[in-house]
Amino acid sequence: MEKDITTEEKIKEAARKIFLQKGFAGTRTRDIAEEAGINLALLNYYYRSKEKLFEIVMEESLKQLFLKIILTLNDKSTDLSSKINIAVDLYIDILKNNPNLPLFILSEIQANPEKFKKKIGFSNVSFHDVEIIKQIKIQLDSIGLEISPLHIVVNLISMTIFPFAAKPLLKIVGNMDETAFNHFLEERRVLIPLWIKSILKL
Amino acid sequence: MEKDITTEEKIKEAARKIFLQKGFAGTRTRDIAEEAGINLALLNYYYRSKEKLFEIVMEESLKQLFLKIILTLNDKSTDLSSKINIAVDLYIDILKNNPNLPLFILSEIQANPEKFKKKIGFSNVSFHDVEIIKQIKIQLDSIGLEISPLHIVVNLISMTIFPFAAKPLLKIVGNMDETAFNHFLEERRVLIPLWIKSILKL
DNA sequence: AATATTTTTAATCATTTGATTAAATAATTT
DNA sequence: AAATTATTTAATCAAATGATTAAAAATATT
Repeated sequence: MEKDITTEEKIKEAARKIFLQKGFAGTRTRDIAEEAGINLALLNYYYRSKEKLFEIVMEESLKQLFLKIILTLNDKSTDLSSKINIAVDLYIDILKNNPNLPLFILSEIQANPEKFKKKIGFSNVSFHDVEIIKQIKIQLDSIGLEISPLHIVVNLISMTIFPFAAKPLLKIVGNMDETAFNHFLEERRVLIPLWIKSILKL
Repeated sequence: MEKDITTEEKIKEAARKIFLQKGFAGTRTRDIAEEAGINLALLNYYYRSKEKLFEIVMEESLKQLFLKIILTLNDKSTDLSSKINIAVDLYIDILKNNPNLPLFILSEIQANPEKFKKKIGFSNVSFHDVEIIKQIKIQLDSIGLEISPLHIVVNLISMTIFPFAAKPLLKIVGNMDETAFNHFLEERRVLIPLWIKSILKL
C-alpha cells in the first residue's frame, strides 16, 4: 500500500492527468482539485499558480518523452540494428503507459511556440553528433543512398508515435476496440524495426 | 482584388486562424474579433456563439483533411502504385498550406472524444471496403506478407503528417530554417512513396 | 500539556471572458 | 425622400475561473 502519498504529490498527479488530457487552456484548477480530492486553495498553497504547476508537469513530461530515448539513440555501445529495436520497444512501452503524452507536448508547443524555443534547446549538441545519426550516415553511404539520416529517424518516430496521437481516430477507422488496438501496437513493435531496416538494407 | 470579402467571412477566416493555432479552449472570442478587425458583438451577431463558430471551422477542417484524401484512396481507376504517389502528393500540398491542421484536429479529438465519436463516423463504409485497402491486401497476399493493410496506410499517413505536427521541434532538432524545412518536405514527397512501395515490394 | 507550526477549509475577491442590449449608422426598399 | 431593414458600435452583464484571506484543524516542537 502506498497510502502515504503526500498531498503535494496527489495534486501533481491529478494535474498531470488533466493537463495531458485537456491541455493547459482547457484545464480548470477546480478540475485538478476535484481529481486530487483536495480543496482548491491547496493547489495555490503548494504550487503558487496554475502556470507554475503546469511548468512542472510539462518539464517532467518532456523529460519522460525525450530523456530515455535520447540516451538510447546516443548510446555508443549498441550497433544500429539493435538500437532500432530498442528504440521502438522503448517508445511503445512509454507511450502505452502515457498514450496522450505526444499530442500533449506537440500541441502545447504549437499553441505557444516562443515559450518552447529555449526550453527545447536542452542539449546544445548538434544532431550530427548523435550516435544513431552517425551510424545511419555510415550505413546510407555504404549502400549509396544520398539522403539525410534525419529522414530515417523521423520515419522511426513517426511510425511509432503517430498511432498514439491518432488513437481515437484509428480505433474508429480500423474498427478496433482497446484490445485490438493493443494488438495492432504489438504488431508494429515487431514490424517497424523491420521496415526501417529494409530502408537501410540492414 | 477580392475587396468584397464579407464581414461574416472575415470572422470565419480569423476564427479558423486562431482556433487552428490555439485550439478551442485557448482561443478568446476577443482575439478572433481583433484578428478580423471587427467589433466583438459581430461575432455573436453572425454566429450566435463561440461554440457554433467552432463547429463550423471544425466541420470545414475535417472535410479539408479527409474528404479529398478519402476520394483519392477510394478511387477505383488508379492502380496502387500511382495512388501512393498521388496520396502523398496531395497530403503534402494540403498541409503545406495548413501546417497546423493535423495537430488541431487530433488534439480537439483527444480533449473531447465523445463529441467526435459520431462526427467521424461520416461514412458508414467499413475500412475493408476502401479501394486502397483492397489493393494493398491483394499485393500483400501476392508477396506472402500476412499483416493488416491498415499498417501500410498508417505508415503512409504517419510519415507524411507527423513532420507537420512536429514542425517546431523538427526545425530545432534538425537545425532547419523555414527553407530547409520545406526542402526536407520536398525530399519526403519523393521518398515516402518509395519507402511504402519497398515495403510492398512494388 | 502548552505552544508553535503546518496543513486544510470555506468564503470571497478580482479578473477574464462569452454574451447581450440598446442605440447609432448604413444600406435597402417602398 | 421616407420608411424599413440590416449592420455595427459602445457599454454592460453574468458566469466562470484563478487566486487570496482569515479562520479552523491537524501536526510537530518545546
